[in-house]
Amino acid sequence: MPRTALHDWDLSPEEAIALQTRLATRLERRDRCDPVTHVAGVDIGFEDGGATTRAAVVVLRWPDLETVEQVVHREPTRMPYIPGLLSFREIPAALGAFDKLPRRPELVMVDGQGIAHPRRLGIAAHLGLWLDLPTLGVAKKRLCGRHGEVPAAKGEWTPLTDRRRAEDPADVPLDDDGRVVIGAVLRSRERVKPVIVSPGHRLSLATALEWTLACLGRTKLPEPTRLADRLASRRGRAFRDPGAPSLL
DNA sequence: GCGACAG
DNA sequence: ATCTTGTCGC
Repeated sequence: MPRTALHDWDLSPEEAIALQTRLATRLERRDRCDPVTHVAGVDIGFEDGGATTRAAVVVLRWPDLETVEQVVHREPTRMPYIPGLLSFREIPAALGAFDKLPRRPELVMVDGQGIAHPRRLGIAAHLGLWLDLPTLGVAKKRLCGRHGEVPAAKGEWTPLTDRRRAEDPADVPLDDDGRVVIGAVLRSRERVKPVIVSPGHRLSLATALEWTLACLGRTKLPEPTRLADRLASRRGRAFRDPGAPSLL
């Protein structure tokens, strides 16, 4: 993916949809990863009532999951949120954060969908193409597709399927009903609402699930995404005002 | 035509 | 996503 002009992000909804359709065909759906020594988590938050976009990237060392890098990048928000076009709103800022990283991680986990998207190009897939890195999406909610009930035990999952679309490769595996498996609804924590896991670029669903499970801590969200989420929304211990009056 | 709809 | 207070539970 050539990192060319800014105008790649300032498109009309119609143009953006056309671009997604084209880019989706360039996704690599098989594993192509270098040995992983660092996993990154990405998420975006907003300030000033949405006027400022705040991107956060947290890099965790593998396999101990210690945070070794943490960067934040802020810039003016340039596009509204439109379901299905999230990447055009959030990726520019995410790239700004990646530029501040001293080194590239071998795997990137994104808060949002991978190919579990109407045109198979959720933010994780789009970012993966742009960075040319293996990516996967871990979303808190479903954008498209349907699924059955998810077993109650941690680690269990149910396939998320969708009708075939033009963007799907000619050789996509189909389930018994002729539907495309675009992700998995994973019970990452018992008694808690499951998360939606889907591969982005250069990764298979099976591998995306393995990494998600391998990065789980005590909460339902895997550590890379959870930490990036806190940093982007400036929550969590490291971001409380040190001088704030104690409640105790 | 009527819902659904990542963050 | 963000705006918001207290509250239930490990």
